[in-house]
Amino acid sequence: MGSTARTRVTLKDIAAHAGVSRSTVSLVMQESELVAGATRKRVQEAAAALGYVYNRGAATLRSSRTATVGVVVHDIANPFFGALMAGIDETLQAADYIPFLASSGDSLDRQARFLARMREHRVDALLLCPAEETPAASIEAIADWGMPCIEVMRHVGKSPLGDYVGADLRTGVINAVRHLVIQGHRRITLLAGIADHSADRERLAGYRHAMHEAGLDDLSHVDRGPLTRCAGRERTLALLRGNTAPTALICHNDLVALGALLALSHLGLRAGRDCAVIGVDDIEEAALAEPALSSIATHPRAIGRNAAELALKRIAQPEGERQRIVLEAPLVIRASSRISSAVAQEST
Amino acid sequence: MGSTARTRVTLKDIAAHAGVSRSTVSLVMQESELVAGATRKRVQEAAAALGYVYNRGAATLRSSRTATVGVVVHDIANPFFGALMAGIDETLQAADYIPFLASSGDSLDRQARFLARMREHRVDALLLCPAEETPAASIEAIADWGMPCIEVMRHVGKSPLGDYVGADLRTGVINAVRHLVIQGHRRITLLAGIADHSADRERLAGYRHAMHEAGLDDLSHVDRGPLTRCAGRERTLALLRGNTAPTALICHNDLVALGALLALSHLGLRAGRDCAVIGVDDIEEAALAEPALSSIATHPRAIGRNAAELALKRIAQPEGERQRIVLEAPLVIRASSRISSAVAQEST
DNA sequence: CCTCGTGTTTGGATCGATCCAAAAGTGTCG
DNA sequence: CGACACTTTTGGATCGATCCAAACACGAGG
Repeated sequence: MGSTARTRVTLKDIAAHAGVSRSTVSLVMQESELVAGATRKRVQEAAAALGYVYNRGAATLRSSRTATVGVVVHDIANPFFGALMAGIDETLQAADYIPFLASSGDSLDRQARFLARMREHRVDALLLCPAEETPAASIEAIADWGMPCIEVMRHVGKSPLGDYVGADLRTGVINAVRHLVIQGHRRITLLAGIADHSADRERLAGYRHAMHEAGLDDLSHVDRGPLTRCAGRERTLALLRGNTAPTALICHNDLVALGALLALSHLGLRAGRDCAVIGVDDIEEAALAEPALSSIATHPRAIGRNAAELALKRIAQPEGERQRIVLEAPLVIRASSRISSAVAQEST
Repeated sequence: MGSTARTRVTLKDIAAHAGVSRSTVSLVMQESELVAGATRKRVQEAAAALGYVYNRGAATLRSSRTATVGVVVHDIANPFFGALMAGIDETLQAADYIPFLASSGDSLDRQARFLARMREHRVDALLLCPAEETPAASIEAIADWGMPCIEVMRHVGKSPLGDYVGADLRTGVINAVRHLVIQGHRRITLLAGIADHSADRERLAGYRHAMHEAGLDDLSHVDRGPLTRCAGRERTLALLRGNTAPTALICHNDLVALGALLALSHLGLRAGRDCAVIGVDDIEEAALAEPALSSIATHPRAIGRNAAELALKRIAQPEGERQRIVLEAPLVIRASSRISSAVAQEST
């Protein structure tokens, strides 16, 4: 209750108070099995009595373990990464680890600065959604520093160099195309991003594969542009104005897809009936849009949890075999991609 | 380029390589003005040549400054806090500080655990959106630890105990009510949350004040309930079904307001013409909703920036006078609160 | 009684920086 | 040339924990 002495309490003080050595106190703090039950109790009581606060910095100096993890995302203001971070946070908290967070804004420069800082702080591991154009050499450099690094959602190079956690967007997009084909769609356009990173390539690969499978190679059309809601609206308006307008759209993410819905309603068309729209991520808003938006669910929170778990595992065994965890990305079908006139079938 | 020796490079190694003492190297690393230009250059070159990495942990042990800041929000998956965090991150990055992040989920227990951890890590300051029901004693305890703490968006107790950064929601809501009254609305309902925290009380105070000012005390109505989009929809449906249905709604946040828009369109009513709706936060989505949503703009990113700046200032002068920064929360009027039949006036 | 093994405890040495008071270097001026 | 002021550099001591080899306690077995 009462505030304790102004002077800092250290292991030495509680050792004196409990009548043992510093080493023993240290062992108690580390929850070691070596120390006898009675002693442990005495030390813990002394620590509580003196209002001791563990100094993790001092411990780090000697042991070079920090109980921290660095997390780099492109933009923490993006709800997708917010949910990802929530999953990471949840898992780390349970293990008494703490995340440092930085937004790279997809800038290589800011990413590099942050990585340097993380190295100075000697985080135990790194969870990295690499900024666009990150060279493979950067990832190798991190490994060279002896810092475990988990790539999340995106990976540099053809296939992940080391540990990786992401969603199976390729299969997700394949399922989306098949679903559309079954409903009779043939002109199916992919609204992709401009940048060429792994997550983008996966969607594209799935799209190409499924269009080919359906014998629709010559009707394939990939539209590239910015990935905001606004852009989604504009891009859709432009596409529908063309003389070979698509009857179905698969959008890079839900924001773009929601923009597409705006465009349709602006033109007095009904999504689902007049033009099918499918997004990616299944953000909360998707289910509540009007009409409800079909989406390929990437479950960011689960990805975050898995990534954090893998990081903890890698900290425990740095030389263990590298893992590549790819979570399912199931297609959630809602009104925006159903021809059926039974509209407004939202769940309450 | 090539990987350096496996053995760790320390100040001592650089000192030997550059032919100076450890102390001098340390001064260079701290960017001190004391050291001569030529020496500084020699040391920097030696550091680069040896691939030196500053060990912040070791520095902390001696100097008890960590260049870190702890941030606690309720839910990082909420876009509002995402934007807030983006502002914080931005400002801290510029000052070479790094944030630890934790979501409390409005749980006192998780908040307490995180605070304890922050104390062990000896962060230089704390940015805290206090969880509901946080006792004033907790905030005092933090100050007692000698850790600067900035309350953000919410504060415990009647008025902030120490430093505080938030938005002027009281004035924002007053402006909203006045705007509605001018348009002829009289039955104006406030859709509030269930919890009783400062940010909630401020909205309520503004509402009461403005309704009284307009002589509408007896028509005042505060509806309390959960604050999700879904809940916003349901609550609005319930309200409009009543026999004294409101003609205007001021919602606790934009999510609730967007839910209200869904409810109106579900009933075949047009927001703005049939029932006015105003939200709080002015999230990106507000401008793009159909019809566009009027909102009291809280500018989370700016709040984040201000909070981080104040934290840096407080670190520099711990005993400086406490500040209470309240940012304007201007009303952004869009179609959802305009009677005028000039609809679909969105900016392109 | 001595040896041995098992379970606990301990005293330096150490991690890698910063702090501080004092020493060394440099130049100016009477 | 020496005193003086000013700039630059330096060598311990220190921060508060962990690590490790060695010491200690104690009961069992020969």
